[in-house]
Amino acid sequence: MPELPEVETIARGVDERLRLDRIVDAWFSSHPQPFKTPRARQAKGLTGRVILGVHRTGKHIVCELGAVSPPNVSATAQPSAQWIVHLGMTGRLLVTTPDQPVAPHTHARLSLSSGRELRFVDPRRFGRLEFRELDFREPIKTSAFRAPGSEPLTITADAFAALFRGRKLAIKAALLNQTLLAGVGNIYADESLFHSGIRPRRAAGRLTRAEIERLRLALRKVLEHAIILGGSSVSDYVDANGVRGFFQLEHCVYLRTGQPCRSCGTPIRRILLAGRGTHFCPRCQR
DNA sequence: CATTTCACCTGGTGGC
DNA sequence: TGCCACCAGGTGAAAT
Repeated sequence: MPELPEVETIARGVDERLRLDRIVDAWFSSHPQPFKTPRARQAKGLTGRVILGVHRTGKHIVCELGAVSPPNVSATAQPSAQWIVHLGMTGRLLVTTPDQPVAPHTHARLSLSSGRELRFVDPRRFGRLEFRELDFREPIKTSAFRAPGSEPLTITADAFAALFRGRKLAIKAALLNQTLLAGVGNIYADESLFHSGIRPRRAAGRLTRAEIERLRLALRKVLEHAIILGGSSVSDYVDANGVRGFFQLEHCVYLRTGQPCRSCGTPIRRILLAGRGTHFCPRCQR
C-alpha cells in the first residue's frame, strides 16, 4: 500500500492526534511475522511510555518515545526509545476509539491514556514492527533510526546523479532500490519516469545529466503533490483517520494499461520489470 | 560486488 | 455458484 506520500500522510496524522499521549497497555496478535522485535519485548518496552512525536524516514514510521518515569510530558524531551512501523504492502496504522470493531488481521493495539487506541492492521503480514531502546549517552542525531537511502524530497542534483553513475540496471529498478533512494515504490517510480519522459528499461548509468535532473525534479514534484492529496488509494489505503487519498485520480500510467496516454493518446503499455508491473507510454517515454 | 529472482501472505477480480 | 489464474502499494534472502 504505502510509499513515501502515504507513509508521510499517516505519520503526520498519528503525530497530530497522539503527540504527548501515553501508552498504558499493549496487545499483539499471535502471528510471528510482523514482529521484528519479539512481542514480549515490545509490550514491555512500550507500556508506560509517552509518545513525544511521530515522523517518517523512507517508508518507515518512527514513534519517538519518552521514558516511563519521571513522566516527562514535553515534546522537546529527549526520546529514550523508538517504535518503528513498516507497513509492507497492506499495512494500516489507525487511531481509533476502543469501541470501534477490531478489523480482521489486526496485529497490534496500543491503549492510550486519552482513551483512544493505536491499531496496526495488515492482512498480508509483510509489515514489520520494531522496538528500539536508545543509548542516552549518544546524541539523538546519531542514535535515531534512519532509513538507509537518500530522501528524494531533499537530495541535491549532484548526489542524485551520483546514485546512478556506472550502474547497468534499469532506471526503474534503481528507483525502487531503498538503499539508494528511500521511499520510492512502484507507483511513484512509474509516474516520475512518465513525467520525465524516460523509459523504465533504460540503463541507469546511461541516462544523460539532463535526463537525470528531469527525473529528480519530476519525482520531487509528484511526491509533493501526492502528499498534498493525502496519497494514492488504489484499493484500500487509508490514513490514520481512515480517510482515503486522492492522488490515484492523477495517475498517468500506473494501472492504466491499455488506456490512452493523458498527453498523446497512445495506449499505455505494461511490462514486467524487476518482478513488478511497470507502466509507461511508448510514445512519450524514450 | 552488482543484479536478478523468488518466497513470503491474503484478497480481489475476471474468465470459463 | 465454483474454481482457477493472475494481480496487487515491499523487501530480504538466495541464486546468478
